Amino acid sequence: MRSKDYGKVELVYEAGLELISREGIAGLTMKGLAARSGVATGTLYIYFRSKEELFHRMYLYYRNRSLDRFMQGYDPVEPFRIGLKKVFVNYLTHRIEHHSESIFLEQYYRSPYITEEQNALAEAMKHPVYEVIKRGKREMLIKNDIDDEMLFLAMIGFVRELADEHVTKQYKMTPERIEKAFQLAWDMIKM
Amino acid sequence: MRSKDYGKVELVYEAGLELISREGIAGLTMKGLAARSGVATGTLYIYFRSKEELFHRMYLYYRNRSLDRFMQGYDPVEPFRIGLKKVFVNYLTHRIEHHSESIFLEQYYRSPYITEEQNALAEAMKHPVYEVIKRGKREMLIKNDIDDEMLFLAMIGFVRELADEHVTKQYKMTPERIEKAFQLAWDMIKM
Amino acid sequence: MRSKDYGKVELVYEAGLELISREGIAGLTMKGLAARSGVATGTLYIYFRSKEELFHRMYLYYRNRSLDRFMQGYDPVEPFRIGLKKVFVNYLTHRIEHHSESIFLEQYYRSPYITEEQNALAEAMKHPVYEVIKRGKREMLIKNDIDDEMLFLAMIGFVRELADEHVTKQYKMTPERIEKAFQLAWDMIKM
Amino acid sequence: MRSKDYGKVELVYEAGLELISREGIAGLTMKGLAARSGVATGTLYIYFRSKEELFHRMYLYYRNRSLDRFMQGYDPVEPFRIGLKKVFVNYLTHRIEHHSESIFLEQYYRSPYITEEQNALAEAMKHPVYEVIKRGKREMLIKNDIDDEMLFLAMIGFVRELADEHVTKQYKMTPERIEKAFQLAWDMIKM
DNA sequence: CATGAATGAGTGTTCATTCAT
DNA sequence: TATGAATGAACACTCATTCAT
Repeated sequence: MRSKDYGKVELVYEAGLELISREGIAGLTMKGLAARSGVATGTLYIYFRSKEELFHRMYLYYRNRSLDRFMQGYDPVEPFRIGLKKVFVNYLTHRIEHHSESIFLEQYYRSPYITEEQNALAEAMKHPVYEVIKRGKREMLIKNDIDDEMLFLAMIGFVRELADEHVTKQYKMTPERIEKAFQLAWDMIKM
Repeated sequence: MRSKDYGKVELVYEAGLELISREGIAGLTMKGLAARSGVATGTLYIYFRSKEELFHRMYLYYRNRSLDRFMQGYDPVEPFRIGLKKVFVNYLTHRIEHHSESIFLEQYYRSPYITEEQNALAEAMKHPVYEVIKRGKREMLIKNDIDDEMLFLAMIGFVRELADEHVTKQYKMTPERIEKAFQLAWDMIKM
Repeated sequence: MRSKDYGKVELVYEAGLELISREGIAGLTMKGLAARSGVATGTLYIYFRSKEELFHRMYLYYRNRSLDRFMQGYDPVEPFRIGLKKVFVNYLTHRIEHHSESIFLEQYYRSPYITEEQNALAEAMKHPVYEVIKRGKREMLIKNDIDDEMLFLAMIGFVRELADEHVTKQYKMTPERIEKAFQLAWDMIKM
Repeated sequence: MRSKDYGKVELVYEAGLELISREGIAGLTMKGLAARSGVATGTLYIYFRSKEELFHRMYLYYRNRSLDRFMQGYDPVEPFRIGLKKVFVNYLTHRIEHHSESIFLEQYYRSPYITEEQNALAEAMKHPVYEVIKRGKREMLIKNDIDDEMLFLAMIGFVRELADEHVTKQYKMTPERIEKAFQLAWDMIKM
């Protein structure tokens, strides 16, 4: 059962996300955050020792939620290409539907708030995808002479641009375009 | 009378870049900027009417410099693949060697400082690359059934990730890796 | 939670009056005002949105207090000359005892802070006195061939000079002088 | 012959008057003054050691000009009432036609810029008028039992209000009104 | 625990004054 | 002499944080 207080913290996170996506990480003030989440400024300091801690915990919260979504529905029993596509689409969908989370994670990442420790944690986000790539190599389906990193970066960068374009510009993702995009990616990495 | 020293403006831009790349766009204060560029705060207001104008002009300055670098050495007389690779490497090199410029352009783009007008200007950065893509299609070398936009995004996203990884992580670009990266990109888009 | 202390607002007004009467309206700085009224600068902005609003509200406050004092003790049942003298003395006393209020009202009136709307409000200060003048005409006691305005200005200007002289110079008002001053005014306007 | 430099100083005075009458004494900045008078800020500091000195000298300049105008055309050979009226009208005309000078003199008088010494100088402005009053008493035309000061204040205050009303409000002085105003004043002081 | 008034250091900007030309 | 770029202290105002209730 979700405790009352836990719910309040989530409310604050969501309000924070909204303010940040509208005005950037610098646009978040404790007063504004309090107003939007319907609590008093003093109350924020009961749940978070400081603005810094608020950001830290917010980062962990959304990083984990993102991670969960990436591998959703992935089943190692299904054929590799099916699984890879699932991850590809998961990432794209996540970044479109939860765009403000992505924006926050990236802005936080380049802010004075991030710590070394958290920097390391960010790496963990890649692990599950790396596993899928390794499997593709084992199954002799994707290029063996290319680093895992490079393959990862090629795919992730593509998806990222597609999603950002969808959210902020006229170029919208449709099922057909998703199909073509994945085909492009496949052509790139396939053996 | 001392005459206005417009070299000072570039000094200010560079100091701004440094502060922003270290602390994010919110980390740039007029006092800090003055200190780092070795002038008094009041002096900044001789050259820029406000912090907002400073950002606007800084944006234009670095956007133009970036644009110039992208097409450097591109010669339409050379074969298409040679030309495309030049653009690919230009972009990668630019983003590595002038990483803080890229960071600034992106942070500014998501800040409350950007105006509609400038938003439109940003689009212009893509034009030259689009032209190259169109040529590839005319020469029947790259896939005809894929939007220019998608091809552009796939390549740009890849390069972007490679460069950021190079600058902020352990994964460094070497001539061999650049070769392989371009080969991957080529496999993706070639007919 | 501490509740807003509106007594604090009056403290601020008084501190403002003191600073203005000493250094002119330009001599009032928010920092100085905070120091003199014993609060932090930030606190001023809890009670007033801006320096401009502070002045606006301060103006209304002192204008109303002044107005109240002008007609104090005036009773239409008493004979006209008694009533007129009461108003005359009220105005003189007010301007002597609350000289800094008068100074503020006048300085504000000539400052860039005043608005059209408030300009109109200032006119209201004259109304009660005009009524007294009209009564004198009806009772055939004061000159009928002179505008109300001119009669008003003659009396008000005289009182004003007397009070300012009393406060800032050696020429002090005494009961005898007040008597003589009113007699002079009476000689001027009587039929 | 007026030297070139002296002309520049006067230009500065006039520009100052204009700025002050528009925005109050606090609205005068050295930069604005330089702009309006068509010189550089640095040049102002060749002619005036500081803003304070500028005000001091400006005050003396306009005080003297005012003084000159008050007694203009007064001829002790003419009958007393004629002479008194001339002074009355001179003062009224001066304050209407050179209203911004009057505003400056008064604002300066209540500013942190005025010195004790200048305060004393201000008194001198009254002397010529006092002489006229004394003559009226000698000629047994005006009340003997009233102080010179009080008679002076009554007249000056009246004129002042009339002029200010004329300049800033709808109530305009006309030859007829001037006639009536002087008659009122005469009724007040006459024996 | 919850509130929002209170705090004062810090922000962007202005301004009297100085100084190199 | 004349210029206006350069300076830095001071201004109005904001904001993370504390504290009385």
